[in-house]
Amino acid sequence: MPRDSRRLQEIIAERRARADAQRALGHDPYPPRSGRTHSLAEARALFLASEEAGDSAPSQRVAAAGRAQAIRNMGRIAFIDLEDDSGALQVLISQRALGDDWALIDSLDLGDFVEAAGLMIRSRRGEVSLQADALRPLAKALRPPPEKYHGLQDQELRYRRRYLDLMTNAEAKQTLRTRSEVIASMRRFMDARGFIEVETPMLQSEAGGAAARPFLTHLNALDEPRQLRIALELYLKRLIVGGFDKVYEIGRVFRNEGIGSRWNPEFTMLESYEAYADYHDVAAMVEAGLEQIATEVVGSTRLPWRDGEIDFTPPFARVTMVDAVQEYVGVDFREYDSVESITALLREKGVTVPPDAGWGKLFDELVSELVEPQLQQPTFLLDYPVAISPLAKRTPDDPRLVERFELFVGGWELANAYTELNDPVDQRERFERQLAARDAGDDEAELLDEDFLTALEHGMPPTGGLGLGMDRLAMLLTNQQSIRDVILFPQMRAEE
RNA sequence: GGGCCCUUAGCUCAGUUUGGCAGAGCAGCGGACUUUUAAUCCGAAGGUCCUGGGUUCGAGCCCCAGAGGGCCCA
Repeated sequence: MPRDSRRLQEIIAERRARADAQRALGHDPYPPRSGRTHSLAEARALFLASEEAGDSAPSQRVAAAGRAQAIRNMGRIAFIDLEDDSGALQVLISQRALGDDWALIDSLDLGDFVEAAGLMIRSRRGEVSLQADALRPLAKALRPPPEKYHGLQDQELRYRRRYLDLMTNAEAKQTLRTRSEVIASMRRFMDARGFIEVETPMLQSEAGGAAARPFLTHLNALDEPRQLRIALELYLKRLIVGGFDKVYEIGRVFRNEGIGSRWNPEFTMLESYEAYADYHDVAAMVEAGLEQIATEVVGSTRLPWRDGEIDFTPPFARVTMVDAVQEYVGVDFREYDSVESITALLREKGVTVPPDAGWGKLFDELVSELVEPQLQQPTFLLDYPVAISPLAKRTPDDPRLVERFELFVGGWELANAYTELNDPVDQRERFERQLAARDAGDDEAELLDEDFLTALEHGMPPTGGLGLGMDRLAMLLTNQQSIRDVILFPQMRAEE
C-alpha cells in the first residue's frame, strides 16, 4: 500500500479535526447505534403514499440515515443528499430548525454517515425531502470519497478497493447484486427440485475431478500436504454411493492457472448429481434452470449480449460433437485418432499446434478454435471423445465416445455434464490412462483417487452429473465481458 | 509467454503532435448566500508528472530498463 501523500494526510487531519468539533458540540462522531425509523426508500414511499391519498404531507416523524453524498450549504439552509442501500433522499435543514446544532453542518464531510429526523415534505423545486429538525453524526469518514460525477474510473482501484467502486458506481453495485441474486435463484431452483445442498472438503489429499493444476498447502495438525479442490465431483459422487439421490454444492474451486477476462484463480461452481438420471435428464434440467433464473433475475429469457442478444428460451440447440466437427471443420474426427493425424489436421486448418500435447489437448484445441466460437446461442454439444472425459460413461453404440455434453453460450463453455461412469473397472482403467498421460508430461491429468474407486466398487447407481460456472452465468445475465466485474474481490498482484 | 495501450493534485482528466515556468473541473481551505439538487459567486492553496537510468543548455514530453493496470493473442 503506497504511503499517503502529504495532501491526503492534510485532508485526513482536517476531517479528524471536524470529528473533534462534533465532540465539542456534544455529539459522538461514532455513536454505537442509529435511531433510524425508515430506510430512505421507505421514507420516500411514506410521503408518496400520503400524497397519493390526497393528504398534503404525512404527520409521521421520520428518522433516516445514510452516507452524505452531497452537501449544499446556502448559509442559513442546507441540503444534504443521503444515500443508503435502498436509495437516496434529500435532507432539507435550516439554521432556525436546528438551533445550536446548526454548527454540525460545518462539521460534516462528504462520505460521513448522518442521521436526520423530521417530517417528509416536497421542496419548492419538487424534490421529496426530509425537512429535518434534528441532525446527528453516525460515523465520520476520514478519507475523501472519489469524485461524485464521474465515479471511480481507475480500473485498478475499482478492483483493489471495491468498496469505493460500490460507493460511487451504481452500475457496478447493481451487477454485483445481480450476481448474488443469480446464486440465490439457482439455490431456489435446485431446492425446489428436491436436491439437498451439501458441503464437501476444500482441502483434499489429491485434488481431482477436473483437468487443472491445484494450489498446494500443508495441514500442520497431521503434518500432511493438502491441495485446494479444483472440482466438487469426486466427493459428491461418494454421496450418491452413500444413498443421497439428489445432491448439489455451490462452492469455490481453485485452479492455479492463468488470470484473464474469463478466468480468476478462484471461482464458483455449481455441481449437482442425480441418481437414476442420465445426461439427457441433466440437459433438460439445465434448460429449465436457466429459463427460471433468467426470468427471476432479469425478467426475461431474452438477454442483451454485446451488440445482440442471447435467447435462453427452451429448448436449446443440440448437436453432437461428431456432427459439429463435421459441420465446422469438415471431417469425422474419429478418423483422426492418432497424435500424428490430428496434428496434421490442425496444421491444415491453420490452428496453432501446442508443443508436447497429447491427443486430447490437440482435439480440445481444434474444437476451441473452430467449433466453440460458432456456438453463440445456447447449444448443447453432445458425446465427447472418451480420451478427454475420464469420468463419463461410454455411449452404447460407440465406445470411443462418452455420454457427455458441454453447454456453450456466447461462445463460452457454461456447463459440463455426464452420464457418470459407475463401472469401477472401467474407471480404474481410465485413471491409469490419465496417469500415463501425466507421466508423459501432462500435469493437468487426473490423479488416481483410490478411495473414490473403492466407493465406486461399493456400487453407484446410474447418475447424471452437472458442473456449471456461476461466475460465467453471472456474466451472461449481466452482459459483462470481464469476470472481474462479477467477482467482488478479484485476484490482483499484491501492492508494493 | 507475445503484441498494443494506460499511469500527471484526494478524484476525473488536459498537457506528449513541435522538449522551454505544471494546467482545468470536482473535492478540500477562507468568505458570501433561507429551496438547492453536478447549487452558485468571490478568493487563496494543493504535484514523487509510476520508478530508475540516459540524451540534452533544458525532459511530464525523446531513448533504455523496470513496476502496476487494461485489452488482444497464445
